[in-house]
Amino acid sequence: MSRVEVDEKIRRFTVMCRKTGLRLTPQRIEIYKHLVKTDEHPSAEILYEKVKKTFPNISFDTVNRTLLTLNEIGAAFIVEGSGDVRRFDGSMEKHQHFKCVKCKRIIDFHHKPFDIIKLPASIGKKFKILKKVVYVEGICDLCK
Amino acid sequence: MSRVEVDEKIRRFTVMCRKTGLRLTPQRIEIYKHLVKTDEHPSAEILYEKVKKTFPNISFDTVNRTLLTLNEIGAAFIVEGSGDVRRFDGSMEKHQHFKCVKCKRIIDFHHKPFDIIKLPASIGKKFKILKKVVYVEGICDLCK
DNA sequence: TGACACATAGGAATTACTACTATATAGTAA
DNA sequence: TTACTATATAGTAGTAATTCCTATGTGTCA
Repeated sequence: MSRVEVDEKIRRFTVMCRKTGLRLTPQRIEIYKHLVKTDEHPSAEILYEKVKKTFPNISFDTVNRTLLTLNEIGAAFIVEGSGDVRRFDGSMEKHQHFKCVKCKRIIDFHHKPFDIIKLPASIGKKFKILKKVVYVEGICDLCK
Repeated sequence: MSRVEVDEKIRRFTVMCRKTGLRLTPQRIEIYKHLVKTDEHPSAEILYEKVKKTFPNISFDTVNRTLLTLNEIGAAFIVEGSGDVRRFDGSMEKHQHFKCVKCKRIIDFHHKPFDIIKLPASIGKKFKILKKVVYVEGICDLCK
């Protein structure tokens, strides 16, 4: 992803923050920057290591808390999965996830029909739906 | 679920074990029994508490390890979700999960079209697919 | 029925995550 | 610009979840 694209994402991020009353701290911006720059769906730990290069004193808790906050305001997402360490995704594009059960790699793919899956009316009426995704698990090409 | 149904499930479970070379220990059967009896998608901890009534000396590790093993041979499943404690599902019926982000309750529903979602060919060719699910998250009727 | 590979119990260790508190700072308004 | 205040951070402690280790036990098969 180009420098310009990242800058544009950060600009949009600042707008989102202002809209939701979230303060724009340099730490937050840095965490967000690293999150959107990668497509590796990092854990809090991984991002902590990256952000530490710019903010050597940052605490793990700040990184983790920030990521949870980003998830709250919809600027990032907790990746669905089957009982492993929590992984995050900064991409706003419509896409789906494939997760390798061996190497834990999460790979994006996009299949348009999955963007618009329709739930039965009974579910939508009973519950407030926040997220509906198609999630695929298996063995990736490298592990096969 | 009736006693007879549970017995039938356990019978089928013993067949699965023999097929995969897994030993049939009384602990395993007891853990499996509790897992298939409930639709609450319990964590290892919850099942540990239940199984302890029959095997007061059983260790948490045995319960957890057994559940992971059951997932390996396909006799049970780790429920997909967004970064919480690992939950298990013993139901072999086709169904989907709704998870309440507040109370963490997991509710089964069944929408036939979701049983047969088709992946793009490129994905199926590149990866070995083990599981593809529709996963729904939101606020449940009780928490609304 | 004996041998042995696999499984279990018990506890320790590790990892993941969350809570607490004093200090610092972004945003706001004078 | 400056001072105020609510929110955020750093540092660390604490808790929860999960896995590892090792001695002992037990299904399974010959």
